[in-house]
Amino acid sequence: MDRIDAMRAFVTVVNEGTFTRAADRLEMSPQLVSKYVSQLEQHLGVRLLNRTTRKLHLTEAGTRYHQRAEQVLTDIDDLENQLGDLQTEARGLLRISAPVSFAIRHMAPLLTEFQKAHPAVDIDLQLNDRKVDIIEEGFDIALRIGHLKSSSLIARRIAPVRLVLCASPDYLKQHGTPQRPEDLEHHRYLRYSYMDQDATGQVHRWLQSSARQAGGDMVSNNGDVLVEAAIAGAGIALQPTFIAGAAIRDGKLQVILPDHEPESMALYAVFAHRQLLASKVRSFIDFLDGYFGEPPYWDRFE
Amino acid sequence: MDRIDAMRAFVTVVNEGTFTRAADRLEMSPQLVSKYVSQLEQHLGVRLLNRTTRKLHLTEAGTRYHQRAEQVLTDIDDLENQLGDLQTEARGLLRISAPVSFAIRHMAPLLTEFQKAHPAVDIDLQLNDRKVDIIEEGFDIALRIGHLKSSSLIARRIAPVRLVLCASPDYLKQHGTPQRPEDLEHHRYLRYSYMDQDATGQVHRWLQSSARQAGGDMVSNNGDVLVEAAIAGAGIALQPTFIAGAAIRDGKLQVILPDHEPESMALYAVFAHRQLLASKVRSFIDFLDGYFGEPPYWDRFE
DNA sequence: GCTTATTATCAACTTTATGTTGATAATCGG
DNA sequence: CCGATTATCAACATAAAGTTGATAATAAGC
Repeated sequence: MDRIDAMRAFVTVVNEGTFTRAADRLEMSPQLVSKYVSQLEQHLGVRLLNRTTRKLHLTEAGTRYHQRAEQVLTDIDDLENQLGDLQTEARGLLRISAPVSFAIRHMAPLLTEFQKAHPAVDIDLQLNDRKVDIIEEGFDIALRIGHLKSSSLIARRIAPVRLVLCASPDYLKQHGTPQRPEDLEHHRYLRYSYMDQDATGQVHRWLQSSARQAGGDMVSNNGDVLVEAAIAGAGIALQPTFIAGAAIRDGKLQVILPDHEPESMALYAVFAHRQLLASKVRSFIDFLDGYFGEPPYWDRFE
Repeated sequence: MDRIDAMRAFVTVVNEGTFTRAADRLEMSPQLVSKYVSQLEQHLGVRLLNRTTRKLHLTEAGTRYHQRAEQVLTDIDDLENQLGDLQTEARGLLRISAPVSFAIRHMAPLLTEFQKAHPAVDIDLQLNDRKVDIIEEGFDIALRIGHLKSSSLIARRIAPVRLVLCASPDYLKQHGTPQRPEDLEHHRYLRYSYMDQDATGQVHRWLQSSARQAGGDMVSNNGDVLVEAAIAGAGIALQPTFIAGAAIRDGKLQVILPDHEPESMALYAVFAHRQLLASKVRSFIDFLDGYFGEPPYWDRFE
């Protein structure tokens, strides 16, 4: 016996006045209503209704139980409806973790548009380049760049992330433009701290090679700084196009060794579960999907 | 799935922090707790908990659901306990003290009917005309006749008790029918031992007057004996109608001085006041109330 | 006053759900 | 990296749910 259904049966019988009408309203058989009420009485150890075949009379216990049970039932209805709304209409606080440089350049218009489409959703955007534990830290979604390792999380690919080698025209005029990966040995490298250590490809190999002899390298955990340094002529940077693209299009940077471009990575949206996903999360993922285009607008610099 | 149990499972998991501890507390298997929570989520269409094998985290929906569900559960507990303590089905031994003559004539059908309505109640009926101490002697209810003195006990008026003066037609033919209270002076009085000493009214005054000169009075502590004596022509009795009524209706007794009938007394049910009246007691009092009618059936002799 | 219609409940039965057990995958501490 | 702990899955025997048809009891209609 589902006690809630039993309570509902009893309350309906009292309100409707007969078992049969209550059964109609509840869309079940009168026998079942009778059974529910009996079981409820047995469970409580109290007779709630004095029934003759023709008329029903509440006992004192029944009277007391009725009013409070009705209250409890509407509480439960409210409770479930509240969650129903939560599920169908996107609402609530959406907590997002995103990479710093990407978010600074490309998240603002997206979020603005998203909030326009879903006004009931509040957004908390935390910028962070380390790999957050979204469950532990209570995030709904994390945006991540890279090649994903397997995990219990679900990842949706949002956009490709191209990495390009680039430097300022002035720098290249002064130090020469590398024609082969080996030429990188003699250049200054503006290095990103979190760059995948296991990256493959000739370019990576030369850039991380201990054979390099240039000196004057620069390291940062922020791509913007490195790109700005490259524009100022500090050396060669290996950075994603979503950072460097605009500078390249404006002629402030020049792409080097385009034929040796490293394997493309991707931007992923990572979240906890596939089933019973809060609609604020689902809506946001759907919104992300395809938002940047393929190729994304920041890759249109050539 | 019992939704109440499912809610309880979820709330307990949240409060205890792990499925296993919740299962311990609820005295069921962790698998079942897991199943309940899953089914609750499915029923609601929302994910309530983000679970890794090691830690649990409430979702936003889970947070909202938790606090309100906890409230609902305590409401239900209160509701059921209230009924459990207060209104359990009438059962147990009901100890009743009652006046001898009244009980012999009028209690049997009442008790039979009551037991039919409350089969779980056993009855111990003690007949006694002295004033028992119901608390000291462990009675649940005492029936008493008279004008009640104040006490710490609760008294419920059950029926009026009329007293009538009566004698047999033969006696009256022989000794004459009194027309005024003073005429009682010369008649034989069949006296009830426990008759209130402080009774007022002309009839009482004359009956108890030391001026009486008839001689041959009879005293008993049992009204039935006195009424039988009156029928046999032994004298005049002052007895309640619930004893004499039938004889009067049958013409074996005749009412004397009907215009001087003493002030009516009453039958009371007396019981100890408690906050939580055992339902067997409450049921019996409710049952008594109105059972004999107003006027009671034994008064229909005229 | 007898019949008919309506009512609640009972009984038997089929279908569905429940709660157990043992097994599995995932994670954290050492 | 391993053992301990955790949540969950899968399969099974058991219990309950909910159906249908039957029965007893009452109120209204003729």
